[in-house]
Amino acid sequence: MKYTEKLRNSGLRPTKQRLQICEVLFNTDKTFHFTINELEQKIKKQTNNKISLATVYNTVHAFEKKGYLKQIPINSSETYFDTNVTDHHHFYDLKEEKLIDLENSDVGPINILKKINGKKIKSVEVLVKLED
Amino acid sequence: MKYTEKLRNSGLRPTKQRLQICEVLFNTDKTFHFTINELEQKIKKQTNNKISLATVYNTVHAFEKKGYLKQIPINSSETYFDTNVTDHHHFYDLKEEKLIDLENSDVGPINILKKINGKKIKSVEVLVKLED
DNA sequence: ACACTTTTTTAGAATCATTATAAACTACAA
DNA sequence: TTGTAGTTTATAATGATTCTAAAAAAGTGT
Repeated sequence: MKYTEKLRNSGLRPTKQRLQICEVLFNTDKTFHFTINELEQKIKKQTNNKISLATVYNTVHAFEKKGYLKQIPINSSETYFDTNVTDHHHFYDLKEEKLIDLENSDVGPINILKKINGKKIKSVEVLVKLED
Repeated sequence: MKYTEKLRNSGLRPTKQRLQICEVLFNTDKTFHFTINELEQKIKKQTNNKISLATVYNTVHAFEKKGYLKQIPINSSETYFDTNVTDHHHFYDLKEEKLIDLENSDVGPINILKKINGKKIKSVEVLVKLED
């Protein structure tokens, strides 16, 4: 099965529900941003099948831990995830509360000069807030 | 009074509680990060006076809106604020769940090349996640 | 100082995203 | 198969934040 490996890598068995979540998340050329609730709605529409919120939370978190999804650091009541796990950044339109991708080439290289003893950099994320 | 102007600018009258919040937030050379709950505890310790959570939320939000405090975009169950409102960035130590300031000079200049029609950049924030 | 209006504070209730629970269900290996 | 360990689900619990309404304080005019 197409997504079995991704699931196994994340420590999850390939169940019907999880494969459906994979279809919605990964069976597309375009990457996208989502909240858990948006994802649940999308699944319901695309598969005519309701998957319980708990399952969606569990699966998304397992993928996030493994690096198949990224959390987008932003102050919002809901947590935003991104299926684009390459190194890239975001605009956040404050008025419309919408995220827009910033390609890596749209932001000059970022050089972190400070070092912290015994720690290594896991990620560098830039959030550019937009107003009118 | 020392903080009256700051409060008036934020659309708030200088009451006893708000002045106490100001003391804790601004009467120090060092800037610091805090959550609402941490701030409430700090107030109780420093002033021997309990201020209700609702008042702390209101005041902090008014200051944030006016730019006397900054929200730090980070995925955490609690919202983090910063009394350092200058343009600067953060390390986030994932294991210890601790924020560390990154001086602006520790990060090379950041050049946002993409433009969005009719929108202007309000802020550019870099979050560097650290792991062991 | 007093009466009167407006703003503020407060404790507790309401809300909402997320996490935990426990019973029914399913995958998978022996 | 059959057993067991993992999974799904609805629902309850949790916890941060926001709302509410009544009491307290501040501001205003006399």
